[in-house]
Amino acid sequence: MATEATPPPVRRVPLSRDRVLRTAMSVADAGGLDMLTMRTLGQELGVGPMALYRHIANKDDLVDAIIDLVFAEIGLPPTDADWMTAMRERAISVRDALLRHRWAVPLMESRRHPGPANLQHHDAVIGCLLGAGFDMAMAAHAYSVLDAYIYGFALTKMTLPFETGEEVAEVAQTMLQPFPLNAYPNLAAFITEHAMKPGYDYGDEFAFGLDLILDGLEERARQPA
Amino acid sequence: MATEATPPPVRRVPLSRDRVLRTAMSVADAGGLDMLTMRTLGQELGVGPMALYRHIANKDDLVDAIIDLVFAEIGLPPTDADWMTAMRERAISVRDALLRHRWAVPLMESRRHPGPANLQHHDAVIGCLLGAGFDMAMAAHAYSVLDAYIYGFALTKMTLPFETGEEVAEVAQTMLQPFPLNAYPNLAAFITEHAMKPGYDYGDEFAFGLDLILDGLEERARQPA
DNA sequence: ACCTGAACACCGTTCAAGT
DNA sequence: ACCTGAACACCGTTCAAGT
Repeated sequence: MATEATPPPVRRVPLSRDRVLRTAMSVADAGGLDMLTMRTLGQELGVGPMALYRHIANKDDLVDAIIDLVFAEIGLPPTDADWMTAMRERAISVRDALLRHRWAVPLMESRRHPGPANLQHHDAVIGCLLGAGFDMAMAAHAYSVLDAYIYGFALTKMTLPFETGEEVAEVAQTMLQPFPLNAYPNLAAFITEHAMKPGYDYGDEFAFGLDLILDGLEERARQPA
Repeated sequence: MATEATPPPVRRVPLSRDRVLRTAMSVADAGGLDMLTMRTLGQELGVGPMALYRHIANKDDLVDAIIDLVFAEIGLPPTDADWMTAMRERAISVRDALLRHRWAVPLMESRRHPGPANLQHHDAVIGCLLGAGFDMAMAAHAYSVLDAYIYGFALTKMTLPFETGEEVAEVAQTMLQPFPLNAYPNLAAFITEHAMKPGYDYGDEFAFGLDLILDGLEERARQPA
């Protein structure tokens, strides 16, 4: 074997907090939060699990940090549009980010140490509503109902054991098999007449609820308390 | 010491699936899902972790079963009321059950093997909407927006790192401390002028969004598609 | 029939050690 | 300065063994 002047620099890209965080995010995207362990993350980066502790304090700090990466992907509400357009665009941007990073849904509003992207996002949404003439109580109402709907929709979409009409047919079969035929007639009708239809996608329901809520907010914002 | 004719029957209440499930639920209620391990559950019941496998197939089967216990606590929509009253009462009953069993929120709609209480609940809700004259597509819209809102609200309430106005003050302090003063002016105003007020409780927001959604559904149900 | 003990392949994290 | 190996106190689950 020829003697090398320098050792092969194959894996010698040095670790950095940024590289740790981006790799952690992609591991969670691919396999869910359960797959994101210090051991698998180290493996993905070509180091032992303990090497990570030079760049993050502990796993909670890691989660704090990658949640802020998700917030950073969400577009702030545009300032050159009416509040309804701005809130609709923001809602769609949040939903899209949550569907790209499903593991993040239950964690987004849970942080005791929110990052700057998180805080800036909340600040911009409140600013948009106040700027449109909402008083503080009405802004709180609006933010609450919008985010509850967006997070709940993302949670349901992410946890439902089916997505398309074909998958519904498959899953419904095994779900109803242990029970007497027609024990749940309304549910059966819902499945066969609606959810099993070829074009069915639960995700399509998002727009209906979003517009309903935006319309309701406009009505209520026009009336004084 | 006196010799006993029979050994002390202190811990000899025999295990049963029902006792395992109810104890599992109370362990999760007290300490969250992370606290519910085969080892802690066994300890609570006075047996080793392996004794549980005689009554449940594995941990997923255990979770399936206790989720159905949560569904069993939810009142079905009353059949002697108009749909709006029935759906409002059902929504409040779901919310109450989820706040009693916070660990259950992300799991309610995730089961590949739903139990009878789960299926009966879905059947009754769809039946209520169809009975009120909703067509199938409109019933799907209504169910989607209502449950997304209820689950999202419960998720947010359960994960928010504060509840009362006093807790907000405490948490906001540590949240904003790392950042320049007044970096987030709208958020700061929201906190000081609204969330830190003595009577504040995020949970009070539930009714506003629920009524907004029910009103919007009534409007849309009256118009033909 | 019902429960146990030891074992296996995993966790997050600490601590002393290597280069 | 940066990374590692061994260890500790945990997981869910299997399997052979005890009564």
